[in-house]
Parts: sequence; structure tokens; C-alpha cells
Amino acid sequence: MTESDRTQTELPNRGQAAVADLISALERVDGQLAAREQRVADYVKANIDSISTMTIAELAGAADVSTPTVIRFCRSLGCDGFKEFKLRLAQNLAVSLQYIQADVGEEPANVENALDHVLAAIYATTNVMRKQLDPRQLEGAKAAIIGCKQLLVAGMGGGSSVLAQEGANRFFRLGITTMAVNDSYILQMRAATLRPDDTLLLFSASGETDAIVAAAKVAGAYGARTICISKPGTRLADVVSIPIVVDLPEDPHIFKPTATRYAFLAILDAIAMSVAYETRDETTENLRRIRSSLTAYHGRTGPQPLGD
Amino acid sequence: MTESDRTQTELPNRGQAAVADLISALERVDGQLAAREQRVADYVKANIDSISTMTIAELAGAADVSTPTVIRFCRSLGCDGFKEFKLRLAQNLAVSLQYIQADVGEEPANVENALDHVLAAIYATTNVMRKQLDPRQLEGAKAAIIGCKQLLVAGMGGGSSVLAQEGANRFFRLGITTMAVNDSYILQMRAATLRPDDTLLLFSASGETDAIVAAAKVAGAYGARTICISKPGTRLADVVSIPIVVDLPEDPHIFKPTATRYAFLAILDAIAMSVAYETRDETTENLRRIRSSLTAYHGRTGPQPLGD
DNA sequence: CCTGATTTGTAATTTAAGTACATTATTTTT
DNA sequence: AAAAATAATGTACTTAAATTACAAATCAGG
Repeated sequence: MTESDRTQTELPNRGQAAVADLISALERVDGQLAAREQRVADYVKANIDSISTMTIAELAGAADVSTPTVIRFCRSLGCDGFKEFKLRLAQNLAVSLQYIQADVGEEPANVENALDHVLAAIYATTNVMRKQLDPRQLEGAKAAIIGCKQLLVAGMGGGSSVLAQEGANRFFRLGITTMAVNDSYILQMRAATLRPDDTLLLFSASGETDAIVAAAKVAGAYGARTICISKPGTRLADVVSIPIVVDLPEDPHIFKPTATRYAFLAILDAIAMSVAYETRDETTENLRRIRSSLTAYHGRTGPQPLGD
Repeated sequence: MTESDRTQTELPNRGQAAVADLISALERVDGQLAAREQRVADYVKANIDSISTMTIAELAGAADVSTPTVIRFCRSLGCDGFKEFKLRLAQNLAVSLQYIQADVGEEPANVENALDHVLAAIYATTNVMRKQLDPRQLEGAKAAIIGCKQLLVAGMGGGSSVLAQEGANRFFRLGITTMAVNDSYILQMRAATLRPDDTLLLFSASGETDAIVAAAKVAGAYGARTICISKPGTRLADVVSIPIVVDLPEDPHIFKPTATRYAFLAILDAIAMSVAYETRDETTENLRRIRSSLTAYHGRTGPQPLGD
């Protein structure tokens, strides 16, 4: 078996689109690499910001391996070669260098510091998200929501249930009949009553929550359109009709809040905004009514966002 | 005069540290380049995102100049050569100048476009927020939450009530007795039962919601510490003991979702993260328990964030 | 319309990336 | 426990890209 055969067969979907975020790819393969490749990985992680300017020979020398090993390492990470690896690393670092270093380094001494960690994570995560998203799926989601008779939004567990709530909140304002659910039994029942012109929107960071996957299956079986905002290659992603999926770098540190929420929220906002523009005539009327009802209620005016 | 002499004398401060931002360097030299170099500049500006993957020969061919001309162009921009030029360009672009330059223009034609609007707003808003925040108030909030016997979190209306929910969610994980409220009557009652060692955390984008302001007053009267995440110069900001306030630019366009939510969420995350670090011993135990209960429930493992 | 400076391209050189294949470890099978 | 198969790794070579030297062409000012 020649070198090129091997990479073709064993890493079929490498290349440009395979991995958008090298840092998380690095985390993912960590520990399951061949011994020498792992050495390269260790060196890269320890000197992450100087890699982009090194030659393959320098890196090989520094990690004390041969140059082909470095190339194999790059391929294991889903890159086409060393050049692509360097380029992608540079792009990733331009955004998240601060974030990575902070993580390796010390814990936040004060709240201001913590805020910088949070912002850096938001920045890095949304950037990665932006690059991974498939525009066609987004358009599909928009269409499925605009056309629907009823939109059911669900998410389980802290983060996702809050997102579901927010989703219902947004679409309701656009005049769409919407409801958020975060009780697994109610979700199951509601999902079973959906019809072909209804849409189910599911949030799940893990993509493996049983209740959510089950709901998607049931709703799909009854012909409803199902959308998920989740992770690729998960049970949920496989079972819905419109998967909006991104593989985001999760900070392994348990104290850090997950930045995935921000990315998902941004996706939701983008879809909602598009839907609003597409249906702007009815929407405007709806928003006007909501605003005037609020004004009547507490007399506030001005360019405030709706609600609080 | 040889080639190397010339670059040495005429462009003395080229190299790594000379130019941080290639895009602006490109603007600066625009128009004062030699004819063929200008052609390269024009091509680069028109195809800026594909340059990083081109070879020097390709770029030379596309701009219809010779390869040395391309190198000279790179040097005119302060780079050491084509390689450095490509690298720096890639880094610059990764930081998505499209967002920084903002002014994303007209209404979004598609969802992808809407997403850019959303991201631009997030970046702009969080940036402004970061600059306005008073670190002392953040520290005050942290202290008030760490020391408290009970934390009551509240917000009214779509956005803020979701934030309150999320707040309760976060702090509960840290072992703090927490509850979120979004019913104005219940809030009023609960606020009235707070004691000096309790803390009330309020979210309000407007800072003028009656129920929230009233709750702050009552809780304060009974000696509880009151924190708000809101807007400066509002009734709410004036009445709480620890005002965390930022005046954020709101997009007047009614279809755009408010980016304030992201800024507030980031503040919440930062405080929660700080609290987590400060109380890390008890917190770790708590998170461990939560994790193992979840694992027992659905058997999932790995570096997943807690909950979903 | 010449002279010196500047710009630009051709061709050669140097450097880096990538490949084929042999060698060495490691596992699996008998 | 030895043999066979498989995987991991390095050496030496090939290919491709970046860079340099130098010569030709162009241009500005007298």
C-alpha cells in the first residue's frame, strides 16, 4: 500500500472542508496518534504561535522526528499537507490566540480578566461557526419556518432549553404560531401531533439527548419538517431533515461557560432576522401591535427593543 | 545597486514587526506604487480572500506581471517576501475585517448575510461593553454572590427573562441556592422576603421596568444586596446597590435582534466564571455530582459541557 | 536624444514540501 | 514462542515554489 493510497482510504474526507478549526481537531486526535506524530502534536501545542513561521524541517527537528512524520501528522488533522496546516493554524490563531494562551496560562485573577476570557471565547467560537455553516441549510430552515403553520421549539438541559425559550420568543414576535417546550414528555406528545405543514426546531449542543432525538424521529415520521441546531455526526443531526450543524471548539475547562450558546444564539438570530425581512409586511404590523401594547402597559417609548 | 541593497536602504523597517495590519498597509501604499506593482495590488484587493492559497507564480500570472514584481510588491508592503505576505494576509482576514468595518450595508439578501449582520452587531456591542464596564462593580457583584445565602435572579419580557433563567442555571451549578423569577407578582413577594445575606440579581435592558425597579427597592429596604445588569442613568441603576451598567448602541432597525443580550450574557458568564474560580473546591464537587448524575441518566461521557 | 535612475522581466539558484520505498517496531496468528 | 502480517518511521530522492542576480526596457530631466 503506497503512502497516497493509505491517506486516501483511511482519511477520506480530509482537505479544505473537512476541518474548519484546527485547534479543536488537535484536541480531538490527541492521544490517539501514533507515537511520533503525538510528539509533533505535543510540540505544536507547546509552541503553537511560532509554528506558522517554521519550515517542515525545523518543526521536524524541534520535535525530533522526520519530515514525513510531520506531514503524516498534518494529514491526521485533516489537512492536505504542511502548507495547508500552517495556513489554517495561522488563521485560527489570529482569532483565538488570546483564548488559547489564556487557557494554558493562569486562571482569571478577577472578573475583568474573566470577562476577557469569555469575550475571547465568544469571538473565537462565532468565527469558527461562521466558517462551518452551510448556507443552504440556513436557507432551508428559513423556508421551513416561513411556510409553517405552527413552530415547535425545544431544547433540554440548561443551555438548550434557554435557547428554545428564546427561539419561541423571537418567532412569536414575527407572527408565527410558536411554542417552546422543555419537558421531555410534553415534547414527545407535541411532536406526535405535528403535521406536514408544521416545523420542529431543536437545540442540542450534544446532539445525543434521547428526548430530543426521539422527538425529531416522531415529528419526521408524521411528515413535519425538522430542523436542528447542533453538532455534526450526531444522532440528532442524522435524523432531522434540515441539520444546521457546527463542530465548535469546547474549552475542556469545567469552570468556563460554554461559548457554544453564543454561536447557537447567533444562528437563531440570523434565521429570525431573515424570516423577519422575508415576511416584512405582516411582521411590521405584528411588531407595531406588540410595541403599542407594551407602551400602553408602561408608557415607555423611544427606540427600545421590544420587550426588555 | 543590487536588489538586496535597495530594499535595505529604501525600506529599512520592513519585516516582522513593521506592519501589523496588511489591509491598512495596502490602503496606505495604494496609488504610490510602481505601475506593475499597482496591478498586483489591484488584483489582491479584488481577490483578497483567495490570495493565501495561491503560489507566487499563480498570482503573477493572474495579475499579468512577473514573479519578481510580486515579491517587490510584498516588500513595498513591509513584508519580507511572498511567504510572509501570505501568512500575514491570512491572519488579517481571519479576524474578519468585514465585521470590523461593519456597516454591512443594506438589508440581508439571505440568511448567510443576516448572520454577518448579527455577528457584526455582537462584535461591536461586546466591544463597547468591554470598554464601559466598571471593574469595581463587577468585583462587587462577585463578592455579593459568593457570600450570599440565597440568590434571586429576575428579568421581565422576552430577552431579560431568558437571561434570568440562564443566570439561575449558571449559579445553581456552582452550588449557590438560586432561583429565577419572571412573574412580577412572585418577584415582588420573593423580593420582600429577602434578608441582608441574600442577593437579588436583576436584568433589564431598559432599566425602567416597573416590576424590576419595585423589586430592587423592596429588597434593598430589607437589607439585601441588589445587583443590576442594565443601562446607566435609569431608575433601576439608581436604586440598586451594585449597578453594572453599560450604554449600548442599539440598532434602530426593528427587524434586527438586539445585541444587548449577548453583552449581558457575557457579563453574566464572566461573573459566574469568577465565582467558580473563587469557590473552586466546593464547585468542583458540585460539578462532579451534576456530571455523574447526567452520565448515569443517559450514559454519555467525554468533555461535554454540563447539561446540553 | 542622450544620461542616469527606475522599473520590469528572464533565467538561474536556493529552499522547502512532498513521495517512494526500505527498515524497523508492533501486533496477530498459529 | 516463532512466523506472518500490519503499522510506524526514517532515508534518500523528486518536485515545486520562492528568491536572487542580472540584463533589458522604460522613463525623467537636461
